Amino acid sequence: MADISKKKATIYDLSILSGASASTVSAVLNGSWRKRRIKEATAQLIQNLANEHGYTANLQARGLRSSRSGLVGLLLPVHDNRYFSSMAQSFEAQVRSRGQCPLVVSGCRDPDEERQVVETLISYSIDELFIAGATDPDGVHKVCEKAGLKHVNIDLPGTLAPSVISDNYEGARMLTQAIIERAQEDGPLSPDDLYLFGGRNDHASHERIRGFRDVKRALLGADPDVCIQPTGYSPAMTARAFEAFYEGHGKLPRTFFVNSSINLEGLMRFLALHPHETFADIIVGCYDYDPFGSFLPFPVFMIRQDGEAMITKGFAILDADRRPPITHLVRPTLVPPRTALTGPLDALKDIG
Amino acid sequence: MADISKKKATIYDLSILSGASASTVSAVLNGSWRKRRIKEATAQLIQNLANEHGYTANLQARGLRSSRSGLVGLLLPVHDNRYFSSMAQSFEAQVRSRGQCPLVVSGCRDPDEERQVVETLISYSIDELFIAGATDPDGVHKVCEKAGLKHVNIDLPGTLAPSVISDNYEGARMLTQAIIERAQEDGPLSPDDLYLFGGRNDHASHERIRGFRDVKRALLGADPDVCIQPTGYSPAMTARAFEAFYEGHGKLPRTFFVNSSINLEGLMRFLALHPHETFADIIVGCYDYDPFGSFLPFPVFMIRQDGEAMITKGFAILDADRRPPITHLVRPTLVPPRTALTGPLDALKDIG
DNA sequence: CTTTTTTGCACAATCGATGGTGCAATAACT
DNA sequence: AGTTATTGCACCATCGATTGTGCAAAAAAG
Repeated sequence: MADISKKKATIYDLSILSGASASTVSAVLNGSWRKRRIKEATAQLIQNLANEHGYTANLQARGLRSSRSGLVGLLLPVHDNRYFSSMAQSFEAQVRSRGQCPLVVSGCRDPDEERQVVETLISYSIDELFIAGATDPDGVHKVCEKAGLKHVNIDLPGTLAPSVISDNYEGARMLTQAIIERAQEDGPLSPDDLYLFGGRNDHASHERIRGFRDVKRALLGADPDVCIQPTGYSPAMTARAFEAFYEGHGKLPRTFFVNSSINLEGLMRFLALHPHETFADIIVGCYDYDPFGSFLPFPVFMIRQDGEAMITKGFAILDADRRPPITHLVRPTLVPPRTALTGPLDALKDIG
Repeated sequence: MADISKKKATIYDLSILSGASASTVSAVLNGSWRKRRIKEATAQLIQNLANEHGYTANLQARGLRSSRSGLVGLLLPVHDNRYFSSMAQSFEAQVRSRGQCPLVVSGCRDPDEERQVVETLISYSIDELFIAGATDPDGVHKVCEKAGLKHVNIDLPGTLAPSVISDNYEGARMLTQAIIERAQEDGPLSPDDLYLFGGRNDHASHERIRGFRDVKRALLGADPDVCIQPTGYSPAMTARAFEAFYEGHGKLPRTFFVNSSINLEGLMRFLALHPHETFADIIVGCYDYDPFGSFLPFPVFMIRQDGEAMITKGFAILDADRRPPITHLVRPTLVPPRTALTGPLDALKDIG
């Protein structure tokens, strides 16, 4: 309050002001003063001075000394996607409730970038790292390992560190079954009427494709390879795949499974180029939940992955004494069309 | 590579290995070695050793000494929203291209939380701060000021620091005009047919409401107060407002302006509770762009705010010598219904 | 072969906080 | 009163990097 001094107060400043030594000031301000048998009155005095001068600890100095920083990292593939940004939101809340500081960064789905970003985080002595949706979790693991950094994989599993991921197989089964049943309400469905778009060479895609194919085979009797169109995680490539199908067939498949909301954006790009009416009767399943995606002008079944539960589980794992490289599955939920779920935003204060 | 040592190498380790002093090692590794007249051969030797041992600087130590951390902060209201998460994505890219480390955190639209989060960031000696959508920019400003931290407001302006914001008035005018014209295609529009939902007591809302009212009065001749329904930035409250209107009128307004995509989520919650067909003829304007929101089963005009341009402008301001508290406007664009725009994701590598 | 200049580097203080250790002063006992 | 315990705190090394300063050895100049 009172001081207009440009520089922030340090324990040395308070040490002079209070007449106590710097170590006493430090002990008082970091809470270890009872253990160090500082008189209550001394502590009070110092705390008052600290308040008066708006003292806050220099966390770099503390981190340097204690080789802990209070920073917890979350490595994301990308930010601008409801699944990951909502995960970031939950992550922040949980980290802050533990008195630490969240550090959310993206690796842009690039293995080199991922490793480099993690190197940077390590240079800041972060205490723990959540690796979400990493292209190369084991590569990142090695970097962490070398630095002795506790870490856990989220969303995409590694073989070397504990992982918490969606039950992609089960989720894909639920979703596939839901869209098949819905499509069959409009008449019999042939195997050629059911496609899958999106996904690439990662664990999640494999499991989803496996779930899709298993259910499709069981319910429709066949499962031709041509119906699987892996397009990567890119709206542009996905749009191209829809366009290609459309050129070949003059329509879209009656029913299809879209591997993620990013791929669903590819569908939007396709739709933007074609009249609405042509596609009024498609049935879509999307392996991700988006509140607006759920209300598109055709039925969209969605899978909501429980990012919050994954983060919670991740912390539980990091808190445990032993951390074997086991993969934990978190069950996602099927979201029928036209559903508006609540999210982490709803926990915020509503100020009119 | 070769070393299995648990601890990270320091300049002292390299100093011993190379036979040079720690200060020489430091100079070599931070690039200042030419200035310090270190022999090229010595530099080479040390650099090789550094590579061999995977040396990376301890950035906390560097930050402590130089009172610069290489961290650049972005304070966001929330993550899980396309506008802000896409801003985070652009921010990250720009910060990294400048060789610094992005630190994205949310303040949850709570003035106290915002200030406290910034205090934390300051404790990590961040170099610069982007304050986006802060509830209380001037409060945050004072905290920064006291710490001598360069900062700029984004999206919501303050009076004490330079600001870069959307031209909300112009955007609102464009949007209002677009939905009025579109609605009039279906027949004459009375002032009671055009509402505004969402927004609260902040600069952006004021400007948008002003733009809305000005255009409405000009085109429809009147502008009753009852048509303005500020519901805060909360899906739940917005849904309640729609519900209330519906109870009173047995329908929604023919046309309405929704203040943000967060409020648009409130509309989704309302729609989820009512049969689709009832609302097939509404015309909506949303002051925010969302790729799925654009394809809802009724016309949705959207405003895309140029987050990337704002960040760029923000850096330009921070780089300038003088930083008067001027507000810079960035023009948003009107997005007609059924439009899929590209975003920062498209800059990423597409790996199939 | 001196003297001056330049080159190449080592030394040591410093950033702010932490925590082990040691030592007075006071209190609690014989 | 003399001894032992306890209380309350100061001192100092330390974390890893940065940087101003100083001083040999080598090179250039005279």
